[in-house]
Amino acid sequence: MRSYYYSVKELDFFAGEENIVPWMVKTMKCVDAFVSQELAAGGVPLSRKQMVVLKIIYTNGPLPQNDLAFVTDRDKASLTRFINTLEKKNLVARIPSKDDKRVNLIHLTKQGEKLLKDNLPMFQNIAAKMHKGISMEDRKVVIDILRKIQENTKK
Amino acid sequence: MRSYYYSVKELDFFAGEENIVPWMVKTMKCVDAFVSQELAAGGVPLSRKQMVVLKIIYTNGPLPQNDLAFVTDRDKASLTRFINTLEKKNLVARIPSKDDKRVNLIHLTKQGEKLLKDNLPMFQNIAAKMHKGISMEDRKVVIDILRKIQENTKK
DNA sequence: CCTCATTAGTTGCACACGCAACCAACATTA
DNA sequence: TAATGTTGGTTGCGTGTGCAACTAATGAGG
Repeated sequence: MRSYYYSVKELDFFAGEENIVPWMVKTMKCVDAFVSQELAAGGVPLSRKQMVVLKIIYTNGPLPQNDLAFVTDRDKASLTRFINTLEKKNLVARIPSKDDKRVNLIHLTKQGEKLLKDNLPMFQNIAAKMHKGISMEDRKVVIDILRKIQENTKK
Repeated sequence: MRSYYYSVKELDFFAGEENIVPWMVKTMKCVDAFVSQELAAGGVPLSRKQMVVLKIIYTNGPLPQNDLAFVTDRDKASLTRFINTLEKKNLVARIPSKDDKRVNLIHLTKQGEKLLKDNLPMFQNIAAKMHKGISMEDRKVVIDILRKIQENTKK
Protein backbone atom coordinates (compact mmCIF):
# COMPACT_ATOMS: atom_id res chain seq x y z
CA MET A 1 0.00 0.00 0.00
CA ARG A 2 1.74 3.10 -1.21
CA SER A 3 1.17 6.69 -0.23
CA TYR A 4 0.18 7.97 -3.64
CA TYR A 5 -2.77 5.63 -3.60
CA TYR A 6 -4.47 8.27 -1.54
CA SER A 7 -3.26 11.28 -3.47
CA VAL A 8 -4.20 9.88 -6.85
CA LYS A 9 -7.64 8.62 -5.94
CA GLU A 10 -10.67 10.71 -6.55
CA LEU A 11 -9.26 13.49 -8.62
CA ASP A 12 -10.26 11.89 -11.86
CA PHE A 13 -11.47 14.42 -14.45
CA PHE A 14 -10.22 17.62 -12.94
CA ALA A 15 -9.12 18.92 -9.57
CA GLY A 16 -10.62 21.79 -7.64
CA GLU A 17 -14.06 21.25 -9.08
CA GLU A 18 -16.50 18.66 -7.81
CA ASN A 19 -17.13 16.01 -10.40
CA ILE A 20 -19.91 13.61 -9.56
CA VAL A 21 -19.09 11.03 -12.21
CA PRO A 22 -16.17 9.20 -10.58
CA TRP A 23 -18.27 8.91 -7.43
CA MET A 24 -21.09 7.31 -9.32
CA VAL A 25 -18.68 4.91 -10.98
CA LYS A 26 -17.19 3.82 -7.69
CA THR A 27 -20.53 3.69 -5.93
CA MET A 28 -22.04 1.49 -8.62
CA LYS A 29 -19.17 -0.94 -8.29
CA CYS A 30 -19.72 -1.13 -4.56
CA VAL A 31 -23.45 -1.56 -5.02
CA ASP A 32 -23.14 -4.32 -7.61
CA ALA A 33 -20.64 -6.23 -5.52
CA PHE A 34 -22.76 -5.78 -2.40
CA VAL A 35 -26.00 -6.90 -4.02
CA SER A 36 -24.34 -9.97 -5.52
CA GLN A 37 -22.85 -10.93 -2.17
CA GLU A 38 -26.09 -10.43 -0.30
CA LEU A 39 -28.11 -12.33 -2.87
CA ALA A 40 -25.60 -15.17 -2.91
CA ALA A 41 -25.62 -15.29 0.90
CA GLY A 42 -29.40 -15.66 0.65
CA GLY A 43 -29.02 -18.52 -1.80
CA VAL A 44 -29.74 -16.51 -4.95
CA PRO A 45 -26.75 -16.59 -7.29
CA LEU A 46 -27.83 -13.67 -9.47
CA SER A 47 -26.60 -10.18 -10.21
CA ARG A 48 -28.37 -6.95 -9.39
CA LYS A 49 -29.09 -6.43 -13.07
CA GLN A 50 -30.66 -9.83 -13.43
CA MET A 51 -32.84 -9.38 -10.34
CA VAL A 52 -34.01 -6.00 -11.59
CA VAL A 53 -35.08 -7.39 -14.94
CA LEU A 54 -36.85 -10.35 -13.36
CA LYS A 55 -38.70 -7.97 -11.10
CA ILE A 56 -39.75 -5.78 -14.00
CA ILE A 57 -41.18 -8.79 -15.84
CA TYR A 58 -42.85 -10.01 -12.66
CA THR A 59 -44.43 -6.64 -11.99
CA ASN A 60 -45.49 -5.83 -15.53
CA GLY A 61 -46.22 -9.22 -17.04
CA PRO A 62 -44.75 -10.63 -20.24
CA LEU A 63 -43.05 -7.99 -22.37
CA PRO A 64 -41.70 -7.98 -25.92
CA GLN A 65 -37.92 -7.88 -26.01
CA ASN A 66 -38.01 -4.50 -27.64
CA ASP A 67 -40.01 -2.99 -24.82
CA LEU A 68 -37.90 -4.71 -22.21
CA ALA A 69 -34.84 -3.22 -23.87
CA PHE A 70 -36.42 0.21 -23.68
CA VAL A 71 -37.51 0.11 -20.06
CA THR A 72 -34.19 -1.32 -18.93
CA ASP A 73 -32.14 1.16 -20.98
CA ARG A 74 -30.38 -1.46 -23.02
CA ASP A 75 -29.46 -1.89 -26.62
CA LYS A 76 -31.81 -4.49 -28.11
CA ALA A 77 -28.76 -6.54 -29.08
CA SER A 78 -27.55 -6.43 -25.50
CA LEU A 79 -30.98 -7.45 -24.29
CA THR A 80 -31.04 -10.44 -26.64
CA ARG A 81 -27.93 -11.84 -25.01
CA PHE A 82 -29.02 -10.81 -21.54
CA ILE A 83 -32.22 -12.81 -22.00
CA ASN A 84 -30.18 -15.74 -23.34
CA THR A 85 -28.37 -16.11 -20.03
CA LEU A 86 -31.61 -15.86 -18.02
CA GLU A 87 -33.13 -18.43 -20.36
CA LYS A 88 -30.19 -20.80 -19.80
CA LYS A 89 -30.87 -20.53 -16.07
CA ASN A 90 -34.53 -21.41 -16.74
CA LEU A 91 -35.78 -18.20 -15.19
CA VAL A 92 -37.45 -16.73 -18.27
CA ALA A 93 -38.82 -18.05 -21.55
CA ARG A 94 -39.33 -16.56 -24.99
CA ILE A 95 -42.90 -17.13 -26.12
CA PRO A 96 -43.77 -16.05 -29.66
CA SER A 97 -46.60 -13.54 -29.85
CA LYS A 98 -49.68 -14.70 -31.71
CA ASP A 99 -50.44 -11.21 -32.94
CA ASP A 100 -47.06 -10.55 -34.48
CA LYS A 101 -44.75 -13.31 -35.57
CA ARG A 102 -41.73 -11.06 -35.14
CA VAL A 103 -42.32 -10.56 -31.45
CA ASN A 104 -41.10 -12.67 -28.55
CA LEU A 105 -42.86 -12.12 -25.28
CA ILE A 106 -40.56 -12.65 -22.33
CA HIS A 107 -42.28 -14.60 -19.58
CA LEU A 108 -41.09 -15.67 -16.19
CA THR A 109 -40.91 -19.45 -15.89
CA LYS A 110 -42.52 -21.12 -12.88
CA GLN A 111 -39.06 -21.32 -11.42
CA GLY A 112 -38.34 -17.66 -12.15
CA GLU A 113 -41.62 -16.58 -10.62
CA LYS A 114 -41.06 -18.62 -7.49
CA LEU A 115 -37.54 -17.30 -7.12
CA LEU A 116 -38.83 -13.76 -7.34
CA LYS A 117 -41.77 -14.23 -5.01
CA ASP A 118 -39.58 -15.91 -2.44
CA ASN A 119 -36.82 -13.34 -2.57
CA LEU A 120 -38.42 -10.01 -3.27
CA PRO A 121 -38.42 -9.11 0.44
CA MET A 122 -34.72 -9.89 0.66
CA PHE A 123 -34.09 -7.81 -2.44
CA GLN A 124 -35.94 -4.84 -1.01
CA ASN A 125 -34.11 -5.31 2.25
CA ILE A 126 -30.82 -5.10 0.41
CA ALA A 127 -31.94 -1.85 -1.18
CA ALA A 128 -32.90 -0.56 2.24
CA LYS A 129 -29.47 -1.44 3.65
CA MET A 130 -27.80 0.50 0.89
CA HIS A 131 -29.86 3.59 1.63
CA LYS A 132 -29.56 3.37 5.39
CA GLY A 133 -29.08 6.74 7.02
CA ILE A 134 -30.10 8.70 3.93
CA SER A 135 -33.28 10.71 4.34
CA MET A 136 -36.03 10.74 1.73
CA GLU A 137 -35.34 14.41 1.12
CA ASP A 138 -31.69 13.74 0.44
CA ARG A 139 -32.59 10.94 -1.93
CA LYS A 140 -34.87 13.28 -3.83
CA VAL A 141 -32.11 15.88 -4.02
CA VAL A 142 -29.71 13.33 -5.47
CA ILE A 143 -32.26 12.09 -7.98
CA ASP A 144 -33.06 15.63 -9.07
CA ILE A 145 -29.40 16.33 -9.70
CA LEU A 146 -28.90 13.08 -11.56
CA ARG A 147 -31.91 13.96 -13.67
CA LYS A 148 -30.26 17.28 -14.39
CA ILE A 149 -27.09 15.55 -15.55
CA GLN A 150 -29.18 13.33 -17.78
CA GLU A 151 -30.73 16.41 -19.34
CA ASN A 152 -27.31 17.97 -19.80
CA THR A 153 -26.06 14.90 -21.60
CA LYS A 154 -29.05 14.20 -23.82
CA LYS A 155 -28.20 14.87 -27.43
CA MET B 1 -43.97 3.87 -28.29
CA ARG B 2 -46.43 2.30 -25.91
CA SER B 3 -48.03 3.75 -22.83
CA TYR B 4 -46.57 1.33 -20.32
CA TYR B 5 -43.13 2.54 -21.27
CA TYR B 6 -43.79 5.40 -18.92
CA SER B 7 -45.46 3.47 -16.17
CA VAL B 8 -42.77 0.80 -16.05
CA LYS B 9 -39.78 3.06 -16.15
CA GLU B 10 -38.11 4.20 -12.99
CA LEU B 11 -39.75 1.99 -10.45
CA ASP B 12 -36.97 -0.56 -10.50
CA PHE B 13 -36.21 -2.01 -7.07
CA PHE B 14 -39.29 -0.99 -5.17
CA ALA B 15 -42.02 1.59 -5.46
CA GLY B 16 -42.91 4.26 -2.93
CA GLU B 17 -39.36 4.57 -1.70
CA GLU B 18 -36.69 6.57 -3.45
CA ASN B 19 -33.97 4.34 -4.77
CA ILE B 20 -30.94 6.14 -6.10
CA VAL B 21 -29.39 3.17 -7.87
CA PRO B 22 -31.48 3.06 -11.06
CA TRP B 23 -30.86 6.78 -11.47
CA MET B 24 -27.14 6.28 -11.24
CA VAL B 25 -27.32 3.45 -13.77
CA LYS B 26 -29.24 5.54 -16.26
CA THR B 27 -27.15 8.63 -15.65
CA MET B 28 -23.91 6.76 -16.21
CA LYS B 29 -25.19 5.45 -19.52
CA CYS B 30 -26.07 8.98 -20.59
CA VAL B 31 -22.70 10.28 -19.44
CA ASP B 32 -20.69 7.59 -21.20
CA ALA B 33 -22.58 8.05 -24.45
CA PHE B 34 -22.27 11.83 -24.18
CA VAL B 35 -18.55 11.81 -23.47
CA SER B 36 -17.87 9.40 -26.33
CA GLN B 37 -19.87 11.54 -28.74
CA GLU B 38 -18.22 14.76 -27.66
CA LEU B 39 -14.74 13.27 -27.80
CA ALA B 40 -15.44 11.77 -31.22
CA ALA B 41 -16.78 15.10 -32.45
CA GLY B 42 -13.50 16.64 -31.29
CA GLY B 43 -11.53 14.03 -33.21
CA VAL B 44 -10.70 11.80 -30.24
CA PRO B 45 -12.18 8.33 -30.73
CA LEU B 46 -11.87 7.23 -27.12
CA SER B 47 -14.23 6.35 -24.29
CA ARG B 48 -14.61 8.23 -21.02
CA LYS B 49 -12.90 5.36 -19.22
CA GLN B 50 -9.93 5.45 -21.52
CA MET B 51 -9.55 9.22 -21.22
CA VAL B 52 -9.72 9.02 -17.44
CA VAL B 53 -6.95 6.45 -17.27
CA LEU B 54 -4.75 8.36 -19.68
CA LYS B 55 -5.24 11.45 -17.56
CA ILE B 56 -4.31 9.62 -14.39
CA ILE B 57 -1.09 8.39 -15.95
CA TYR B 58 -0.37 11.84 -17.35
CA THR B 59 -0.93 13.51 -14.00
CA ASN B 60 0.87 10.98 -11.85
CA GLY B 61 3.60 9.66 -14.10
CA PRO B 62 4.30 6.03 -14.93
CA LEU B 63 2.51 3.62 -12.60
CA PRO B 64 2.76 -0.14 -12.02
CA GLN B 65 -0.29 -1.99 -13.32
CA ASN B 66 -1.18 -3.04 -9.82
CA ASP B 67 -1.34 0.54 -8.61
CA LEU B 68 -3.20 1.66 -11.68
CA ALA B 69 -5.73 -1.09 -11.02
CA PHE B 70 -6.15 0.16 -7.47
CA VAL B 71 -6.58 3.84 -8.23
CA THR B 72 -8.99 3.13 -11.06
CA ASP B 73 -11.02 0.63 -9.03
CA ARG B 74 -10.43 -2.24 -11.37
CA ASP B 75 -9.61 -5.88 -11.02
CA LYS B 76 -5.97 -6.35 -11.97
CA ALA B 77 -7.09 -8.84 -14.63
CA SER B 78 -9.44 -6.27 -16.07
CA LEU B 79 -6.66 -3.69 -16.03
CA THR B 80 -4.34 -6.02 -17.94
CA ARG B 81 -6.79 -6.19 -20.82
CA PHE B 82 -7.70 -2.53 -20.56
CA ILE B 83 -4.02 -1.61 -20.98
CA ASN B 84 -3.78 -4.04 -23.89
CA THR B 85 -6.30 -2.03 -25.88
CA LEU B 86 -4.61 1.27 -25.07
CA GLU B 87 -1.31 -0.29 -26.07
CA LYS B 88 -2.74 -1.42 -29.41
CA LYS B 89 -3.74 2.19 -30.01
CA ASN B 90 -0.15 3.23 -29.25
CA LEU B 91 -1.25 5.50 -26.42
CA VAL B 92 0.56 3.72 -23.58
CA ALA B 93 3.51 1.38 -23.26
CA ARG B 94 4.51 -1.27 -20.73
CA ILE B 95 8.06 -0.63 -19.58
CA PRO B 96 9.59 -3.23 -17.25
CA SER B 97 10.75 -1.81 -13.94
CA LYS B 98 14.46 -2.07 -13.27
CA ASP B 99 13.90 -2.46 -9.54
CA ASP B 100 11.48 -5.36 -9.73
CA LYS B 101 11.33 -7.66 -12.71
CA ARG B 102 7.70 -8.49 -11.97
CA VAL B 103 6.54 -4.92 -12.41
CA ASN B 104 5.45 -3.18 -15.59
CA LEU B 105 5.38 0.58 -15.43
CA ILE B 106 2.67 2.02 -17.65
CA HIS B 107 3.93 5.05 -19.53
CA LEU B 108 2.20 7.36 -21.94
CA THR B 109 3.72 7.17 -25.39
CA LYS B 110 4.64 10.42 -27.17
CA GLN B 111 1.41 10.04 -29.07
CA GLY B 112 -0.59 9.43 -25.91
CA GLU B 113 0.96 12.41 -24.19
CA LYS B 114 0.28 14.68 -27.13
CA LEU B 115 -3.30 13.49 -27.38
CA LEU B 116 -3.84 14.24 -23.74
CA LYS B 117 -2.13 17.63 -23.74
CA ASP B 118 -4.08 18.68 -26.81
CA ASN B 119 -7.45 17.51 -25.54
CA LEU B 120 -7.45 18.00 -21.80
CA PRO B 121 -9.25 21.35 -22.12
CA MET B 122 -11.94 19.71 -24.24
CA PHE B 123 -12.25 16.92 -21.73
CA GLN B 124 -12.68 19.34 -18.86
CA ASN B 125 -15.14 21.28 -20.93
CA ILE B 126 -17.19 18.14 -21.43
CA ALA B 127 -17.23 17.60 -17.68
CA ALA B 128 -18.33 21.19 -17.21
CA LYS B 129 -21.18 20.73 -19.67
CA MET B 130 -22.40 17.71 -17.76
CA HIS B 131 -22.47 19.65 -14.50
CA LYS B 132 -24.02 22.79 -15.95
CA GLY B 133 -26.57 24.32 -13.63
CA ILE B 134 -25.52 22.28 -10.61
CA SER B 135 -24.05 24.32 -7.78
CA MET B 136 -20.90 23.31 -5.94
CA GLU B 137 -22.95 22.83 -2.80
CA ASP B 138 -25.30 20.45 -4.54
CA ARG B 139 -22.38 18.51 -5.97
CA LYS B 140 -20.95 18.15 -2.50
CA VAL B 141 -24.30 16.94 -1.19
CA VAL B 142 -24.48 14.29 -3.89
CA ILE B 143 -20.92 13.16 -3.29
CA ASP B 144 -21.53 12.91 0.45
CA ILE B 145 -24.55 10.73 -0.12
CA LEU B 146 -22.74 8.54 -2.61
CA ARG B 147 -19.95 8.18 -0.07
CA LYS B 148 -22.57 7.09 2.44
CA ILE B 149 -23.86 4.42 0.08
CA GLN B 150 -20.31 3.22 -0.43
CA GLU B 151 -19.93 2.88 3.32
CA ASN B 152 -23.23 1.03 3.58
CA THR B 153 -22.13 -1.43 0.93
CA LYS B 154 -18.59 -2.04 2.09
CA LYS B 155 -18.23 -5.55 3.44
C1' DC C 1 -51.79 -7.16 -54.79
C1' DC C 2 -47.17 -5.79 -54.95
C1' DT C 3 -43.42 -2.87 -53.98
C1' DC C 4 -41.10 -0.33 -50.40
C1' DA C 5 -40.19 1.22 -45.93
C1' DT C 6 -40.31 -0.02 -41.13
C1' DT C 7 -39.86 -2.97 -37.13
C1' DA C 8 -38.36 -7.10 -33.88
C1' DG C 9 -34.91 -9.83 -33.08
C1' DT C 10 -30.21 -12.04 -33.98
C1' DT C 11 -25.34 -12.05 -35.03
C1' DG C 12 -20.44 -10.32 -35.65
C1' DC C 13 -17.20 -7.38 -33.75
C1' DA C 14 -14.80 -4.83 -30.28
C1' DC C 15 -14.62 -3.49 -25.66
C1' DA C 16 -15.06 -4.04 -20.62
C1' DC C 17 -15.60 -6.45 -15.99
C1' DG C 18 -14.75 -9.85 -11.92
C1' DC C 19 -13.29 -14.31 -10.13
C1' DA C 20 -10.16 -18.07 -9.90
C1' DA C 21 -6.14 -20.39 -11.30
C1' DC C 22 -1.73 -19.89 -12.65
C1' DC C 23 3.49 -18.49 -13.22
C1' DA C 24 7.55 -15.97 -12.33
C1' DA C 25 9.94 -12.98 -9.29
C1' DC C 26 10.61 -11.26 -4.88
C1' DA C 27 10.67 -11.54 0.35
C1' DT C 28 11.03 -14.09 4.64
C1' DT C 29 12.83 -17.10 7.73
C1' DA C 30 14.51 -21.23 9.40
C1' DT D 1 20.76 -20.77 1.03
C1' DA D 2 16.79 -23.68 0.67
C1' DA D 3 12.00 -23.93 1.66
C1' DT D 4 8.00 -21.26 2.08
C1' DG D 5 5.01 -17.57 1.50
C1' DT D 6 3.72 -13.30 -1.01
C1' DT D 7 3.15 -10.25 -4.90
C1' DG D 8 2.61 -8.53 -9.97
C1' DG D 9 0.84 -9.84 -14.05
C1' DT D 10 -1.54 -13.00 -17.44
C1' DT D 11 -5.06 -16.21 -18.97
C1' DG D 12 -9.57 -18.85 -19.05
C1' DC D 13 -14.29 -18.43 -18.31
C1' DG D 14 -18.68 -16.31 -17.93
C1' DT D 15 -21.12 -12.10 -18.17
C1' DG D 16 -22.48 -7.61 -19.98
C1' DT D 17 -22.39 -3.53 -23.38
C1' DG D 18 -23.06 -0.69 -27.90
C1' DC D 19 -22.85 -0.25 -32.92
C1' DA D 20 -23.72 -1.88 -37.45
C1' DA D 21 -25.32 -5.20 -40.59
C1' DC D 22 -28.54 -8.54 -41.37
C1' DT D 23 -33.29 -11.49 -41.68
C1' DA D 24 -37.97 -12.16 -41.36
C1' DA D 25 -42.33 -10.24 -40.70
C1' DT D 26 -45.38 -6.39 -40.86
C1' DG D 27 -47.44 -2.08 -42.62
C1' DA D 28 -48.39 1.55 -46.12
C1' DG D 29 -49.17 3.44 -50.79
C1' DG D 30 -49.53 2.99 -55.54
